[in-house]
Amino acid sequence: MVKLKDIADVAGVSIGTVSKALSNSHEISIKVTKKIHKIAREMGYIANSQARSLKTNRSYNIGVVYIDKSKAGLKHEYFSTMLSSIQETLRIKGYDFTFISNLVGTTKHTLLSHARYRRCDGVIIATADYDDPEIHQLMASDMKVVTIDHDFPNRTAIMSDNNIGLGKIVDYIYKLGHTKIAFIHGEMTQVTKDRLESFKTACQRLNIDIPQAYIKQADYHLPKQSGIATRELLSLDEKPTCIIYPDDYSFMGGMTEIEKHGLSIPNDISVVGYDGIYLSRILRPTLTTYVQNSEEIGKQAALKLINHIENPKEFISERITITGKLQKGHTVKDIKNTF
Amino acid sequence: MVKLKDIADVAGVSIGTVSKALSNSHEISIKVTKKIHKIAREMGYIANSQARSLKTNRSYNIGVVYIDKSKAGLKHEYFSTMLSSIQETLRIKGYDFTFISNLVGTTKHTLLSHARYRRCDGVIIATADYDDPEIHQLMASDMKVVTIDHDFPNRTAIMSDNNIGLGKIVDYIYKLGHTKIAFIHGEMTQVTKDRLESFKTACQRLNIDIPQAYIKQADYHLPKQSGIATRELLSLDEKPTCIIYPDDYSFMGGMTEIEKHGLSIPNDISVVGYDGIYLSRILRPTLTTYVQNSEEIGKQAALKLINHIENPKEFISERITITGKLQKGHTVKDIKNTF
DNA sequence: TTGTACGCGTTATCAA
DNA sequence: TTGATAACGCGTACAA
Repeated sequence: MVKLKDIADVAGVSIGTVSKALSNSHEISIKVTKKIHKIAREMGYIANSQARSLKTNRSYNIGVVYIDKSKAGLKHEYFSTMLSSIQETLRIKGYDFTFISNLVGTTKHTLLSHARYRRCDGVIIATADYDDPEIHQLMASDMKVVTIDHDFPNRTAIMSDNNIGLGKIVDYIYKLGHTKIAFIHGEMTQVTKDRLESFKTACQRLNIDIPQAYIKQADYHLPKQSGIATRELLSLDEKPTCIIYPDDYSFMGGMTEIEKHGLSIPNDISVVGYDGIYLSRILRPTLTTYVQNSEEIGKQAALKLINHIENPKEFISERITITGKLQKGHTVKDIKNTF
Repeated sequence: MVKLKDIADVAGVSIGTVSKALSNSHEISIKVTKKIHKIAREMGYIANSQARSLKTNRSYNIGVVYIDKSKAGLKHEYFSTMLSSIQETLRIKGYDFTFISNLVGTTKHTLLSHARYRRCDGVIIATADYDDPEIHQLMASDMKVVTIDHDFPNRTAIMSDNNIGLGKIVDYIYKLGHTKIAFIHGEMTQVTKDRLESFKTACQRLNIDIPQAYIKQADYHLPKQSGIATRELLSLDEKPTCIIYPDDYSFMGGMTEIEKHGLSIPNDISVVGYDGIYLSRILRPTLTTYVQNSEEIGKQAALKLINHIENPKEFISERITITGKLQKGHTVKDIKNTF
C-alpha cells in the first residue's frame, strides 16, 4: 500500500507537504498541490482511515443498532426501507456504518463497548428492545445517539406518528359507516401503546363502543398469529365489519383466513393494514393502509446524528415526528347507505 | 477513553506488560495477568481497534458489496436473509462488516478504494452488477473476495443451484401432467441464464415443446411486470396450464391478474414460484416453489472468506453449490388423469 | 510556502 | 518474566 512517504519521496518534498497538499490546504502552492495530486493518483494512493482516525479522533463510522428478537429484522419492509435510507444518507455525507451488536469473538462486547471499540462517531438505534440494560448503558453514556420510535431524555428521537395514525384510520372507516371495528395490535411495545391509545381516543371521540373481544394481540410481522386472531374474530356472534391489522404483512395471514371462511374483501368484511408496503399496492383490491414514511425517518435520523457530530456545540435534543398518510385502497366498503 | 498507559500507571507496570497481559500472553505471570485484567475491567478499558489494526494489519472488518439497481435490495427476502446470515456468521467469528459502495463524501471512491480505505480484511459480493468495471477492478486486485451467484477465475464462489432448480420444477409439474408450461424469467443475468438453461434442458429431455410465446421476461421482484406478462399469457389462444414465475414475490403480481380474469389457482391454472419466501407458506393455497437455501449461502460465503483470511497459505479457490429443495405446495393441479 | 518532529494507541522485538 | 523502544500512517503545531 502506497503511503504519504512514498509520494513524498517521488515528489521530492516532505511528507507533511504531501499531507497538506492532498487535503488542499491553502498553505501549499497550487503548483505543488497539483503535482502531488497527480503523483498520488498515478501511484494509486489510498488514505488509511485508521491512521487518520487515530490522529483526528473521528472515524466517519456510525454504529447502527438493529436488533430484532423475532429475527424478521431485515425482512420487515418498514425497517429495511429505513435502513436503506440511513445508509444512502450516510453515504452521501461520507460516512460508513457498522452494525453494533453484543459482539462475540475473542472478546465479548456490550453494545456500548462495541461502538467504542470501533470508535463510532455516533450511533443510530433503528430497532431494539428498549428494556435491554445494554441499551440503557448506551443511553447513559456520552456516545452521541439518535433513537427511532422511542425517546429518551436529552436525546434526539425520530418518531413515526403512531400517536395519530390509528386515529386517521378510525376517522376514515367511521365515515364509511363502520362502528364494529376490531383492532389486532402487535406485541406491547411503546409503538403499540401509542397506537392503541390513538385508537381508543378516536373511538371515544366518535362515541364508538368497542367490546373487549374486538381487541386482539398478534405479534408484528407474523401472519400466522394474525390469522388466528382473525379466526377468533370471525367466530364471534357479533362479527366486526372491519378489522385493523398490526401491519400489512400480518394482514396476509388474515386474508388467508377470511378467504377460508368463504368471505370476500371488502364485500363481506373490510380490512385495514399498517405500513404501506409495496405489495399493498400490487394486490387487488389494493389495501387500505396507513403509510409510514420510513424513508424520511431513516434520512432524518442520519442527518440529525451527523449534525450533532459535526456541530456538537449547537446540539439540542429534538423529538421529531414524521407523519405518514392514509392510503385509501379498496378494502374498506362504504356501508353507510347500505342499511 | 482509558488506554493501556493508564492501566500501566495504576498497575505500576510497563505498557508492554499490560498489552501482553490483556492478550493473555504466556510471557506474563498469571498473577500479574489477573491483576491487570481486574484493573482494566474496573477502569472500563476498551481497546482501540484502529490503533490495533494499524499495527497488526488486520481490521476484522469485512466489506460487503450489496448493490441493487432496482433498489429492492434489502426488501428482497433472498438477499436480506443471506445478509442476516452473513452478519450472524461474521459476528460469531468476531468480525464486523461495512457496506462497500462508491462512497461519495470528501473523496469519491471506487469499490476497491473504499474497501482499502477501511482496510477490509476481505470482501463478500452479495449482489452487484457483474459487468460494472468497478467490480472487475476489485476482482483484479489482491483483495480477498468471495462472490455469490457468480464466479470469477481463481476466486471462491458460493452458488445457488440455479442450474438444476428449474429442472426439478419441470420434472415435478410434468409428472402432474403439465406440458403447456410458461416460464416468466427475470432480467438477463447469469442467474437467469442458468435457470433458462435448466428449464430448456429439462423440457428437451422430457420432449416437451415450448412455444416461444410461453417464454416471457419480467424483472425480478417487480410484481407489476409479472402481472403484465401473465395477462399476455392468459390472452393467448392456447393458454398455458402452468406458469412459472421469476420469484415468489413477482408471483403476487400474477396472482392478482389471474384473479382479475376470474380464474382460480390451481383449478383453472397452476403456478410455481421461486425462492421460498415466508409468505409462500402463509398464503392459501401454499405456493409451490423452489426454496433457495439463502441462509446457508450467506453462512458459507462468510466462512470461506474468513478461512481465506486466516489461512492464506492453504487457500484454493472453490466453487460451492448450495442446493435448495422443491416446496410442494398446492398451486399445481394434478391434470394427469383429468383428460 | 515548505519542512521537521511529535503523538495518536497499539503490538512486537529485543534487551534486561 | 518484565521493560524499553521502535514502528504502523497520518495530521499538525511550530520552525525554517
